[in-house]
Amino acid sequence: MNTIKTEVYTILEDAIRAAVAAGELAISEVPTIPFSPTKTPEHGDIATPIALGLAKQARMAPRNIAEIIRKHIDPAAHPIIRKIDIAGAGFINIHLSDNWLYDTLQTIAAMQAAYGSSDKGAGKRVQIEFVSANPTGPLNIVSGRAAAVGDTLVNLLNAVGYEAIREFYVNDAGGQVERLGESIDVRYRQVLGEEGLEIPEGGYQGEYLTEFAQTIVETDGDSHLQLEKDKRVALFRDKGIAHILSQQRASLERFKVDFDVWTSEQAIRNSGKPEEIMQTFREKSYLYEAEGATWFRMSDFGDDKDCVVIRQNGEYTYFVPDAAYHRDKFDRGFNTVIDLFGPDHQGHISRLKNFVKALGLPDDWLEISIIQQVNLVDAEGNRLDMSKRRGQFFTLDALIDELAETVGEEFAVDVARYFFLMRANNTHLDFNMELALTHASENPVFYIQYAHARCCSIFEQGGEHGIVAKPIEEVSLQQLNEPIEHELIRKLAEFPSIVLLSAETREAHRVPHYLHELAGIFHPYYNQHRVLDSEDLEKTYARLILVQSVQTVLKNGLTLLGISAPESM
RNA sequence: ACGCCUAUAGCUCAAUUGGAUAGAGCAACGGACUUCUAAUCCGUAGGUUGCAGGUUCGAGUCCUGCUAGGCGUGCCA
Repeated sequence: MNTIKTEVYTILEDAIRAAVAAGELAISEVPTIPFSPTKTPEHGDIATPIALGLAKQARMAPRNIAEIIRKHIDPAAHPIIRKIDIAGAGFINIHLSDNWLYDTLQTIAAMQAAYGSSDKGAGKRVQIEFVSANPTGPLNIVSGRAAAVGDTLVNLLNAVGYEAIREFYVNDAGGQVERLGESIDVRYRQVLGEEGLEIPEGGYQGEYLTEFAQTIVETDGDSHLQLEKDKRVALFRDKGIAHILSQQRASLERFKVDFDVWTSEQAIRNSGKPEEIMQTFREKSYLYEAEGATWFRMSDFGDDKDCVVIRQNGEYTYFVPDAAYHRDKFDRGFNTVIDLFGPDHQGHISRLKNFVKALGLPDDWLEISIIQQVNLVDAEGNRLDMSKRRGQFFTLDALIDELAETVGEEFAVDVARYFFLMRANNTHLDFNMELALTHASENPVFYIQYAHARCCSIFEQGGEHGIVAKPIEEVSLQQLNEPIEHELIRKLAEFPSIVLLSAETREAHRVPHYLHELAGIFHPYYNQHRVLDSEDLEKTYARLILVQSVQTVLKNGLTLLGISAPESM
């Protein structure tokens, strides 16, 4: 499709040039020619509103301009063009010959698992940092959404020629993990019978820390009580981080997300980078002392107030290691860095970008998207209050457990990933538990997977009757002449541009929608037209090629989403 | 108070980034299994795109002002 678009583009461009040369069109230069999507076959295969865009400059009615452009295209010289219509306000609708549809099938057959991919990214290196949950508790469902989105974006970017990696930033330093240590200390002593203790302000109340404290008591007994409190809290902090981190890793593994790099905040703090960037800031006079702390002139960058970078107690606030971390990312040679933040980090976006600017890094080098919150809802859209049901916040594991009870473990991850991916990142996501648990076609995941399974089933059935798909060169593709077959192929042809657009706009949700649409054409086709027909083998072989193509695209799409493509259901 | 995000069918969301008649899925109603898997299909119904202006050939999309909701504005991360 892309090469065909390029070809048509050139034809149109030449036609406009010719019209200008002939003095029929008074414009100074040929603008970029936009293509508008064709919503119905009546509008042809490729359409452009270019005549509308030129109307003002040329001081002519759009339809007249369109006529002039058409006049300068010689249909005989371009066999891929079947006919050109002018419609509506002056749209130029180009109908291609059926051969381009068959070319699409050739391309799919040739590329197989690579169909949909391209080299647009030219090997540019991209890092996506996501999840990066504090090691203070289990991953929640928003982290799950971020995991699904980040993982898929990396897949998409790699598919279109970037070299993208997944990275997790472990916040294993600072006040929050201190409070983790203190919280575990309280639970530990409570398990050993001490009374009147309370989880400190800002600490972690969750049941999971009591369970963890119990395992410490089981293995170490009360031996830690002999330590001074500071040392004991530090010990518990480190034990807690290691424990919770391993749980988070296990959850992610179950969710089929495999990070390439785990970076420790503590390691960044120890690397000397924070001191380096502070030196840079100091040299640029971005810092000043006040009220016993060191401040950064954030207001110079348009923020409404400055912020503290070194506290009264001499410690860095999280800004410093975070800025140092991004300096480190840049030093590692990434052309683009994408951070996916949780909904509670909105205030951090402009500041982090300002720090990056203060470090002298390019403006567009860092992209930050917010992955908005997730609500679990019932079929009527009423919010399910998980805290009442579980006595704690809803975790990713608990969600998958609940899904697995009904749809089975192997589909639970598929369903969760699909539901997390089906919405644009910056919108709140209502996770319809009832629909997710539906073991039927209403569930969009199964609808798509079932389409794939049906494709597989056709080949299995064919095999049993001695009908095996032939190589595409030996098949008469002209047999594919039903309107719905053409519609299917048109849809298949869209796939590469969907992948490219999703990758470049970082909007993964387009892929699930696309797959649902593709399945939505395949299922009716399956019902209306028999593929295997021993009375008409020529048609059967042609249709088998089409089914193979659908199967390939469904599988490629699902793979990008990290969702399985079952061969039977 | 300020900042960011959101507002589209009863519900949840799309709309190829300014293009043609705004599309899907749930939910509702009526039909189709001697058939390559009914986890499917066919049909019916559903809209002043929150409100008011503006920009232009053309606005769900861009600008301004309202209204409603979510989140964010700590020497927490």
